[in-house]
Amino acid sequence: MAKPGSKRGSGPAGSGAAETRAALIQGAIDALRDTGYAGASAREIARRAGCNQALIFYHFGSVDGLLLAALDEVSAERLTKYQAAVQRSGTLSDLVKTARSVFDEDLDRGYVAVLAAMIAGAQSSPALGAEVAARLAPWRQFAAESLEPFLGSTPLAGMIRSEEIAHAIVALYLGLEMLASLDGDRGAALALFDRARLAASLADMLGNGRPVREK
Amino acid sequence: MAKPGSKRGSGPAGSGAAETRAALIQGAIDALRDTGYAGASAREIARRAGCNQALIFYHFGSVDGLLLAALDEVSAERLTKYQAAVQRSGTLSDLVKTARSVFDEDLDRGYVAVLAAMIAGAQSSPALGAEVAARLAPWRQFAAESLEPFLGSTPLAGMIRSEEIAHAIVALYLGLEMLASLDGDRGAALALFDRARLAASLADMLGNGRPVREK
DNA sequence: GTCTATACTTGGATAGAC
DNA sequence: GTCTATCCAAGTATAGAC
Repeated sequence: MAKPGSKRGSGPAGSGAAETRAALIQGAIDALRDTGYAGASAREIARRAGCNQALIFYHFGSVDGLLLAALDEVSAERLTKYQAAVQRSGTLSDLVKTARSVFDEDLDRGYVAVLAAMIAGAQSSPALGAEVAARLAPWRQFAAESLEPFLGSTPLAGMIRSEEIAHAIVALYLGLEMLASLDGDRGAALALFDRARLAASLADMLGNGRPVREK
Repeated sequence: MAKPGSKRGSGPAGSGAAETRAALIQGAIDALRDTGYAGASAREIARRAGCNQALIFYHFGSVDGLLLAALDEVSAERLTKYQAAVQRSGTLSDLVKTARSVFDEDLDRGYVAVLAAMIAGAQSSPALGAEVAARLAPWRQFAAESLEPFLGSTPLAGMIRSEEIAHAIVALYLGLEMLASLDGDRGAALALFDRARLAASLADMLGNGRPVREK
């Protein structure tokens, strides 16, 4: 055995090309979460990944290339992870409850932090901005699809376009994450979800009461 | 005449110490708005201010010191600028209308962009984070005070604490700014204000209809 | 108070050995 | 595919002339 792996004591576990790429992506996610775009330098990321700084340019071409790969990873992972849970929510109250736990885990894993940092960092270069904007699509879509069934069953359906609310939800999500990371306290955000759930229960009762989906 | 001003053709108008400080602060605001925290370097700011890079350290001690001074300036300026307008709003619908134009002007002047960039940049150092957090207070307070009279007059007053809504408003505001700057299009955000105004009109009618303040 | 010049550090990126 | 070594650009910050 011991075919491709070179000689290295430390560094990414397994030590194949795929493992190195994965380690770099995880290092990029960690760096973005902990130090923001400004602190996510090639050297800092490589240190966290336990490998060499030059590998970033070998595998991803540039630092921004790696950061975008990290954003791809995060977007894809959270999408597949949560969409089942969201589609299992039968009432609006259920949905808010799910959203609360999704938000909580997003913050733990640093998913939203990565997105926020990349949007902020995108200001430094128009090219990066376009790439980040393209990668925001799954987040918008996730929000819109989550809401769709609930809007469809209310009299509001004609008045409100789901993309509009989705836009607001994503914005609120981003803003709450930024404030939480600044304060080092997500309590205010979680309290807000609790209020929203209360309001959602009320809306459920005022509506026909029938869940959108049976459990 | 020609007392204190040294010899300089370009550079800040007037060329006294106060003018230089003002020019640097404006340069910092512009740089933060256009290129984000990562792009707001001493050299870039000095270039925009039309003066020397060393002056930043003379007047503000460090780049972060200048950026915080810029945030102070922005926070104070928008507060004095808008609070009269907000307190002139008699109905919830009026308030939303005012908020829309405030948002629009905030985006034009780059006020929210500066705040968002500083919050994002604050991730790179805990010390900076504390300073930024302290300077967020006026924004929270402005939002809370704007809402207070309206919550007080509804049955919701007991259910909802104004600081909670203020937190949500600030978060939403931040998020909308980030999305708008990413897309280079504030249309989605403005459309949202229009929806909110519709809802506010409804709320005004459902309530007693009496404005909180007479015009 | 402002400028020039410069010391020092960090970051992006590449060349070449292994 | 990974590492070491290195180049170069850009950044923060200071010293000293004016």
